[in-house]
Amino acid sequence: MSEYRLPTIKEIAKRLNVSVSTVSRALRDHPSIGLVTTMRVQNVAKELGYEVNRSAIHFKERKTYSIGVIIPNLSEPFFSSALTGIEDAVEANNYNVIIGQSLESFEREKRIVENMKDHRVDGILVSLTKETSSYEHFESLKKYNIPVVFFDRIPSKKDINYVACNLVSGMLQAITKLVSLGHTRIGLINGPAKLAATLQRLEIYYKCLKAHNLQLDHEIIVSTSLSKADNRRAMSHLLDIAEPPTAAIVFNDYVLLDCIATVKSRGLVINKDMSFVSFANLPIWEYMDSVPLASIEQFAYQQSSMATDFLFQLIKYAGNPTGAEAPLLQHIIDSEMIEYGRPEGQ
Amino acid sequence: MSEYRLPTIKEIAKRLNVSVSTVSRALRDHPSIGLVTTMRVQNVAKELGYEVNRSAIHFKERKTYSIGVIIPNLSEPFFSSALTGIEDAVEANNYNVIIGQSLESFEREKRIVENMKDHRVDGILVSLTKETSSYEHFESLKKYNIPVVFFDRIPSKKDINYVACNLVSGMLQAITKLVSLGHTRIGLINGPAKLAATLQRLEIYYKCLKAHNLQLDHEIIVSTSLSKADNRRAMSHLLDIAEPPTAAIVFNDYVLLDCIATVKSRGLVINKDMSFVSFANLPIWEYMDSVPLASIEQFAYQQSSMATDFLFQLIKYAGNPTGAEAPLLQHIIDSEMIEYGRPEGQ
DNA sequence: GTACGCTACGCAACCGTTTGCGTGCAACGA
DNA sequence: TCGTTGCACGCAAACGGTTGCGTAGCGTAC
Repeated sequence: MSEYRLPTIKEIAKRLNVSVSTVSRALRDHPSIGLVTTMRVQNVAKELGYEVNRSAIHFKERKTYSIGVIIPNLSEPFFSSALTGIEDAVEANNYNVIIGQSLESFEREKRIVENMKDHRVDGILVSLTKETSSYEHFESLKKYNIPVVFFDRIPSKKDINYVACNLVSGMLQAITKLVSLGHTRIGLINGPAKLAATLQRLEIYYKCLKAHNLQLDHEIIVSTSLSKADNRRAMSHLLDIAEPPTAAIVFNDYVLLDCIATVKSRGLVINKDMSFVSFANLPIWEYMDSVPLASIEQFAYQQSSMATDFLFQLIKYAGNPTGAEAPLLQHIIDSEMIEYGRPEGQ
Repeated sequence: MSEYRLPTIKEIAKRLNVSVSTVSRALRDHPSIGLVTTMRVQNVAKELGYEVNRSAIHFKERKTYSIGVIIPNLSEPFFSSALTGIEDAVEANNYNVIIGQSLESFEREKRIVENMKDHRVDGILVSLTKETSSYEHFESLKKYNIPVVFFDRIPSKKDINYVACNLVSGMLQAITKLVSLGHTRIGLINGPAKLAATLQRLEIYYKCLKAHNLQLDHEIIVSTSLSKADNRRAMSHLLDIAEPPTAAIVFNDYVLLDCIATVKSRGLVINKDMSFVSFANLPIWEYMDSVPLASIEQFAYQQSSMATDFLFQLIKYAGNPTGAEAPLLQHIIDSEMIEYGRPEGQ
């Protein structure tokens, strides 16, 4: 509680008997201020421990030098590593990161957007909740001139800025591997229809089967709401059909954890009776006894740091009041298969 | 890009031919403004889509209505759940959360503190890095009147605000359970000496052994730097001594994952040849084949939300320029043992 | 001697809101 | 009729810094 008020530009001015404008300019090495004056000002500033009051600048410049990040759930390694990507990319620009976890709740997502809008963040990065299917809350941000970049979980719209991950590349590698191991009946345990990722995975699945001339059988395509119970139900369903698949593509590693438990509870052996390929690349597999043959890495860090770069481009654009519309920034990163499995036991 | 400028209080005033002060008061239902005027102002405000410019208020009030959170690593469930606790507690106060991951780097921690100071956050919540053993960077915040509350990983100092977790309660439960299962030689795989938690665990270990009249044997106390290799080394060391322990307390679940792998690689059976008790309560255990007998829950959410409450108390205190020194806010939460294990196989 | 240009600095407005204090006006009591 | 009171509102300063423009003083060229 020692110093209640920080020194201001005014006090420096008073001390030196110059005007505040001179001090302001001297501190920023403005050429129209003489060298002697500049030095004297800077010395006194240092002596007093002067620091600019950013709030004043924010106020005047109508910027807060902070960006909002809306993410479903930081307890998922994918997102926490995405956040690290954002932090690293933001640091260079001297910005702050305001965080909001939507916790997969659409309502919460809306509230967070509202709050960030109130706080006048300079831009927002978003990965959507599983529930989100309308995007008005983001569109209203245009009025406030707050740019938005989506990453990974992006809206099914065209006129947006985004960075996403192309799963085809990784999936093709994975199916090629499965085929090379002799699998011909490869199932799909997909996510909820709401998610863009679900449709995407389905399309990719079709594409990859076709690429390998494998028979398409709708019986071995199931979907889950991603709840624990439903994951198990989906897996059980696959095992119960007359001619079960010998391998399955699974929506993500979390679903897979449940699938593995289900398979094992039936006394079946992972990677022998049933092989898996999953998405997400959880760091825990190296500790697990039962692992997928492979997981498809979606590069959270790279996605989010590129999205952050996009956002800063848009922020610069928004700053220039050239009437010109900002360009759409869109990019798709290739996924990659990461091998884990030890096929056929051991 | 449609509306470049948001409507201000001035425009409302102009529209109604009243002064800005009247508008300002009317918007906040000030009693000295007539009912009619108040209504007219509020109507026009709604019509224009007026919203207060918080930057102006922040500037005037010298507050940013945001708090900083410095956390080692959000990829640890403990910390991501702590962050959720903070978000929930903050929401009620209409504050924002500015996040900074120190990634266990002391230098990074200092940089983050510096940045948050520049941004004039109203307060800071911290959980220290493993490296942090000097605290000047936090003490300098006093000059700026920015209160700090530590949680979980707290400095070894007396004059600080903190919330921490008392491990004695949980540990006592765990050792009682081990003893009831017949264990008498219980080892300790501890963390690096730098961490306060390490010393704490050691003291608790002593205390609990004594409480059960167990013999203290320094040979079965080892420590690890928390690196994967060192975790395995530590575990191997325990197994290699003449009379190995039949159970061990392990610093945390991450270390335990490595210990389990080490034990199994020797063909030994978890919870039969070697039983474990650990800290942290990772959500993954339910998917694992080999689990500790019990894990000691440290209540990240509760710790962090209480720390947040503390912080808001201090912020209020800092706002009142009563010369009075703020009180020290300190609290310790009891840990609890969570049982997982199925002793003696299955 | 006048006109001009350059250097080095000051003046004042501005960003949007809050708030202490002042004041005109009407009602009221004496 | 005059003084008092209270209501409803306006004035202006303040928060800290930036910036367009104005200008004093000086040197220089004609």
